[in-house]
Amino acid sequence: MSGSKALSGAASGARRRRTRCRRCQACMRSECGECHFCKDMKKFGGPGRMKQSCLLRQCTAPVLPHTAVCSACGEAGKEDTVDSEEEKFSLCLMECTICNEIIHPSCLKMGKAEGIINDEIPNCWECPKCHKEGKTSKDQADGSGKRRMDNGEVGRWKLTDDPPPKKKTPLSPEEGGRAEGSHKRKREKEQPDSGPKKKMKGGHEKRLKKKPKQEPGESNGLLVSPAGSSGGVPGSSSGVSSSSQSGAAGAGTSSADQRSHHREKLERFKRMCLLERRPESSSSSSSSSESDSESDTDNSLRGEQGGGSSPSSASPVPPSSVFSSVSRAERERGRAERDRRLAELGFSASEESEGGGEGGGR
DNA sequence: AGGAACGTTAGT
DNA sequence: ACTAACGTTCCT
Repeated sequence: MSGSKALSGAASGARRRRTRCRRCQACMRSECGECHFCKDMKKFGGPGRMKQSCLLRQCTAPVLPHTAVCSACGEAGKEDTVDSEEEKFSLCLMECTICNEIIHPSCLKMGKAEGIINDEIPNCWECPKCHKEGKTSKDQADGSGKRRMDNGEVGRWKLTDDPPPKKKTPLSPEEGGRAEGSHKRKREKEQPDSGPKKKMKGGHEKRLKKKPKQEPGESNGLLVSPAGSSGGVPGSSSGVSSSSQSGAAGAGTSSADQRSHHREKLERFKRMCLLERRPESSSSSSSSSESDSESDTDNSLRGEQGGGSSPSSASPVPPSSVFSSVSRAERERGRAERDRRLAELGFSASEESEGGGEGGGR
């Protein structure tokens, strides 16, 4: 079982499925009962084939399962055992969006390597190894066919602030009769007496076939080879790092900024860590409609960074550990993704566009 | 390309 | 063991 898809790309280890954080508003909401997924649920009278969560309950910050452990040391995340942000970062488990490896940054002996931290998803980054090799999430995704989403990894992780508000509701409060059996492709006709079956067992050769799992024979390329990590650390990885800045605002980002960047990075990371295992703040009652921090994770920080750090020229900026944040392109990618999700939910992206308070966007 | 279905994993 | 739901594959 561990073969098929889940492992296909996880050459470096069993890939861990993410689970809901249970803290964001989306996670705390209840099913709308109106979306397609809800309607599919047995509890709402559906066949239960889709097995998806309510559209309004898409977690905004999926976390690593509690069983996740570092592929190097086998330990779980221990970021909450320390106070220092830097330590937290080192002890936190990070999942690489490219090789899917979950590891403690500190277990990678690549102090100078560059890792691209995805500040949109907790414990998510492009590990130094992969980045050094110039890999990108797209490379992998496209290379082997389609492993993940076209975007790399954020398939369902929407970056919106909160679940789609009310807006217009094209959905009728009551389906009044799910007689929409017209365009659905049911390979299996529901039998009135049997009810929904788990598997189609009865002449549905279409989906009946098992997945042709790939040959688990090789896949050593991404192993954590000591040689690779220690020797593969080019002190001047800056060359690669430039990629993150690409040609976007070229002049805007100077190496001098990196220092403050680093700091910012740590701050952000701290937030992520807190987010993940927040001891349930809550304060009592009024936690009903407060804005969840989840979403604006980067927004707020982005805005601050501008004023806080003084880009005074000539900052040595020792490339000790350069962690670039996701490039602008990536960010846009996220936006597009969000739009898509909104559209998916039946909302126009234009309406919700972050044009509102989104200052950092541009 | 998008949507649906499914196997499998994660949490209870 | 059961239920929920994630991630991938297949179909349309």
